[in-house]
Amino acid sequence: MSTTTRCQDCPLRRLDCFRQFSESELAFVDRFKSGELQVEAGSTVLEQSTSSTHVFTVLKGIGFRKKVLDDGRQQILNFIMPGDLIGLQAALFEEMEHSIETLTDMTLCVFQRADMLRLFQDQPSLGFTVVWHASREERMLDEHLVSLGRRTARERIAYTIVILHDRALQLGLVNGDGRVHLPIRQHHLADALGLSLVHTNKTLRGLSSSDVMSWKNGYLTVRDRGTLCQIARYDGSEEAENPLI
Amino acid sequence: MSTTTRCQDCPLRRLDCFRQFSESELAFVDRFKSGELQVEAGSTVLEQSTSSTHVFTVLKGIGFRKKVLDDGRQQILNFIMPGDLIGLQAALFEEMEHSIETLTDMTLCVFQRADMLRLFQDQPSLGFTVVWHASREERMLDEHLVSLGRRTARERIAYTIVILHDRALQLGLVNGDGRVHLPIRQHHLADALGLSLVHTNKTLRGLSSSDVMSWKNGYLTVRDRGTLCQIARYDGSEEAENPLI
DNA sequence: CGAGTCCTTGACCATAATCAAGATATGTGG
DNA sequence: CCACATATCTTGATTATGGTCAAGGACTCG
Repeated sequence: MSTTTRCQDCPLRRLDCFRQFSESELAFVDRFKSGELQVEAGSTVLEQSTSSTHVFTVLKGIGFRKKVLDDGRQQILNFIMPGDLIGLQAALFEEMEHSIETLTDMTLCVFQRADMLRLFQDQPSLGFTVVWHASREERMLDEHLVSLGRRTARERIAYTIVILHDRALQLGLVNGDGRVHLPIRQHHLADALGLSLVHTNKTLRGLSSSDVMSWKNGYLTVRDRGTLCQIARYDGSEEAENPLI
Repeated sequence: MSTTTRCQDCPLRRLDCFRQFSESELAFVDRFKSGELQVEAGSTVLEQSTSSTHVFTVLKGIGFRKKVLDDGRQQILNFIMPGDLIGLQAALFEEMEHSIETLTDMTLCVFQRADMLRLFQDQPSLGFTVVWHASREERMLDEHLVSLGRRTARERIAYTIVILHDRALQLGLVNGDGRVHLPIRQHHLADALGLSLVHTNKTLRGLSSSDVMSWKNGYLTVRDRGTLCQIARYDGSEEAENPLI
């Protein structure tokens, strides 16, 4: 295993979208961190119906959370990007009710579930930050629920593209032309949006033709964010800063 | 305003589904609680796009969280029952991204947003409990997302009925015949499930005819939970105990 | 009794699912 | 380098789930 990144040197902290931590917070997190996990693209980090004694934060790479029904139907709940906190459910409940899979190679910072209470005791402000993360994820799920419940296929796709692109932008993953490497396949998109693969493809085709965006060979380009937001009926105001753990 | 309930005397604490608190936790919460809010059935507690300086817990009554799109389409995100913690987003972000409305008269315990950090500092175990609540709500949203994305109308309705009934059962709101007062109208169900009112009605009719359940005049009766779970493709294991705040 | 809310049902329509097949890549072993 | 296999994307034809429109019934309440 390669040498691990010290939290004080975490490259994510340099990004504008993460708040500055105090010395004591940083020192605590660095001690709290018990290692790093390298995971290959296309593998399962956490499995539905199993339990786990770890909590992770994403240092690098992207993935997604999903649930499967016993007859095989599956639903992607949300996509996971650097800075995200994952596996909190595993730390609080007996059993995971979702799986986590990777889309690219990922690097995860590993924390022990057993240390969580100590985090709350020793660094209340970090405890608060954990709630912040849980609450932000809930907001994303809320909006996703609106998509699945009330948006048409075209609107859903436009919304999801805006969200993914915005997050990538915040993280500095987008180049000057609005292009970002996102190896999300059409079947992933279909599973996230509650659509069939075929209909996802046709709708995506429709959006691409109007030249507001393109998504080819794992590269997403957004050319006209405003129009996409309009199509999606999404008010699209930008996010404030995130407290990284 | 009527006299408020002291946390030490909270009727919810007597229920099996809530964990016992220590003396010091109870004393803290009681001081933390700044009052009680009585809200009539059919009113709005928190409004989308506004901000709020309060967090609430539900002492009595039921309601729901919803989001509206600017063209009027609306989506109910989840139903709210006694013991739930609400308005956490308002405490952490500038603006609410959802509204909260009541279905029955409700009594809410009021806490000041500004006191939240103190809660984390003085009572880390309660801070942990806040995360627990956020995480449990996330789980419910996850499963709801599976419903909207991958379940048919019939499955969705069966699932929702099981969930609502289970929660009511835990809270001791169900009488011996499996009957509970739930003044959720068909249009609420439709808005929660991403269905039209008409189709909700027809599907509900279909389920009622098979005698596993009935929902009339605001009273829901579940006669055969197992069959409903099967219809819903829901594994339906029961919940463990909840830490009330 | 009229007005409002909620529930119910039938007829028709549309969005998206399913089925089927082919096109484009990419990679592998011979 | 080719033959073959696999994954991904694309498109057309057909079907079905659920939406929309319209209207009437049941009940409550002032």
